[in-house]
Parts: sequence; C-alpha cells; structure tokens
Amino acid sequence: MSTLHNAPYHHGTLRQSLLEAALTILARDGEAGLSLRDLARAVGVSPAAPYRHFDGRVALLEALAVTGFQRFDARMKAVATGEGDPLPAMGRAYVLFALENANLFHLMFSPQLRRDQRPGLSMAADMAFATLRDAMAAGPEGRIAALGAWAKVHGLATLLLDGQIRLGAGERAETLVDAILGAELPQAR
Amino acid sequence: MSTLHNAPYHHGTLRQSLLEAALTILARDGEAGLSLRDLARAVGVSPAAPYRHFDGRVALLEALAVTGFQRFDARMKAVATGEGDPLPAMGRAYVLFALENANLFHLMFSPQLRRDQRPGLSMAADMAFATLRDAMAAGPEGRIAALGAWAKVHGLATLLLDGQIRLGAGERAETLVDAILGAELPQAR
DNA sequence: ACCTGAACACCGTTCAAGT
DNA sequence: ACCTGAACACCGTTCAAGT
Repeated sequence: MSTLHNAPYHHGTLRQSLLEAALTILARDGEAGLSLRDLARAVGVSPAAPYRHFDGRVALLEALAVTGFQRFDARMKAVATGEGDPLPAMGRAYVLFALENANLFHLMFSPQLRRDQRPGLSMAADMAFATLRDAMAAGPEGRIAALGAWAKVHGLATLLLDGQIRLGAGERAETLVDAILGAELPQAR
Repeated sequence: MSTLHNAPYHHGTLRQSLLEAALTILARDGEAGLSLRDLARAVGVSPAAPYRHFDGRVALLEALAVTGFQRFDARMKAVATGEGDPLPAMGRAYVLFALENANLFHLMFSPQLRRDQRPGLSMAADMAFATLRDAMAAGPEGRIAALGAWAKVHGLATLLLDGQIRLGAGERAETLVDAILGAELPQAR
C-alpha cells in the first residue's frame, strides 16, 4: 500500500522540486522576490520543510548560483567545440547567456554569496571560467590580453543587462558583441 | 523656548540623517543588511518616520544609488581635469571607486532599481557616464571603440569586486588596470 | 529520514492620532 | 508638516512532535 507511486506528500524529490520552482520564481521576480515560504507554498510543503535540504535562504541561493555557473559552462563548452573561431562564438554566448538569464546571472555575482567560505560556488565559478581561460590561452597573447578580453565581454554583458548600453533600433546584441570584440582581435583569418 | 537649538526630536534634518546613516550601514552590511527599521532605530526615530521622506525601502535605495552616481561622477570629473592623459586616469579612478565603495557600486547596478520608471536614477547614471563618454569621444576612435573601452573598465571593476580576478601577491589594482587598458591604446604619447 | 504545526523575533507598510 | 503608536500581513528560522 505504501509503494512509490501515489506518494502525494512526503514526496521524495523535494530538493529537486524546490530548485526547479526557485529557478522559475527567480527568473520571473528576481532574487528579492524569492521567499522561502512562497517557494514552500509553490511546492505544496510546510514552511519548515526546505530546511531539511538547505541550510537557509542564502544556501538555497548559492545552490541556484551553482547551477547557473554549470549551465553557463555547458553553453561555453558547447560553443567552444563547434566549428569556426571559438573566441568570438564564446563572446556571443557569454553575452547572450547573461541577457537570457538576467536574474540568474545577477545572482551568480551577488555579493551576498561570498566566494570565500563557499567552496561549492567557488569551484563552479572557477570551472566555468577555466573553460573560457583555456580558449583564450590558446591564442598568442598572454595573461594581460586574456584578462582584458574577459573584462570586455563581462562588462559588455552587464552593461547591456542593466540597460546602460542601449541597442539601436533593430540592432541585435550579437552584432554589437562581434563588432566590439572583433575590434581588438585583428580578424585572425 | 521652541527655537532651533535644542531640538532633540522632530529633528528637522531627518532626510539627510537617514541617508547618511544608510550609507554607513550599506558600506558595512550590504544592501541585504539594510532594513528601514534598523535605520530608523539608528537615527532615533519611529519605524514610520522614514515614510515622510521616502516612498518606501526601494525609494531609499534609489536615493542611495543616485548619490553613488553623483560621487562617481565627481571623481571622474576631478580626474578628467587633472594633468596627464585623462583616459588612463579615469580608468584607474573607475576601478578604484568600485573597489572602495563595493556595496554602493553594486547597488548602483542593482536590477531591483529598474531605470525605466526611475527618472532620477536614470539621469544620475546618464550624467556620470556622459562625463566618461565625452572623454572618450575626444579620441579618434568612434562608438565601437568607446563602448569597448567602457565595457573593459566596467568588466574589470566588477570582476575584481566579485573576487573573480584575484590580484597576485603585492600586485596593485592600479597597475593591473593600467596594463590592461594600456594594452589597447597604443601609448598615445 | 523527512515532514508538519506552532511559535519567536523580525520586517515593510499603513493609518489614526498627536504636536 | 512632521512624527509617534499601534496594528496588519508577511518573512526567516527553530523546535518539538508526528510518520
């Protein structure tokens, strides 16, 4: 009688359900709009239930940021192994990821999540950026040029995200990224 | 008897006092650690008092961000009119401002403060960046190069701020900024 | 082991009332 | 006009108790 199917509550996959619901709420309402009690309600569970799976609200946020870095890394890897010059493609992917996952991207860099005492988050971030760094190290340039290129994409992503750089009428983000990043690397072909 | 001096409460300069106290708390505890009730307590006033001066918590945050942009602009202007090449100096000042005012800088770009329906914040940001843009437009380069340079400093600032780029032992932020920004502009002297 | 129910201290915000 | 006091709905978190 108490088999796996028909398990209406005490439902076994709570941790995963919480993460999924949290990602949806985050995308819609931003970090400030994500409350643990709301989340528990959305998943149909008591307010205290999430504490069996996360140490508290910021631990939940950290888990979200980690999956953000993992998804980001997956995108970078997918694009790096594609055909064509990997660097411009990664730049495009970097900026597009930020624009498509605005709230998640912001959370990934929230000062609320100090990298110091959060090894999980720190590792996830390092892995994601290692993929990027390796692609750049393939070029002849060196640390300074690599940091400069990284800063440029990252700055472009955040400035677009925050509406500081506004796209012209009909201008696509990708073409702007290509123009700005391409200005430095002299065509390379 | 009810003259200006000895006005212990109903104290006349509440708005300004709130802003100053808020900046202190923000610098110490970050945006997440800044509560209106705490703030009221710190200033010695009832929880409802701030509402005579600010429409609510995010309106207070907006005011803080505005003064952030004003201070940022002042720093940029001070450096632009100094001696020497203005561009590298502004780049240094940009990054140093971010590092010295980490929480305030983050707040200035918080997605919680949508520029759309906040003309005050939007204007303050535009003014600050206009100073920067004017300095860059003086060069021969054009929009793409200017946006690229801006993105580079901004990205560098935020990556340093978030600890993604770590300084080497004894390495100063200013020298790194100079190296990275100088790599693009070919010395110009 | 995982979840509920009830409780605690706290918060943002509102509103009548005081001066 | 500016501030207080008290209240409301909400939140994060804890803990004993249930299964």
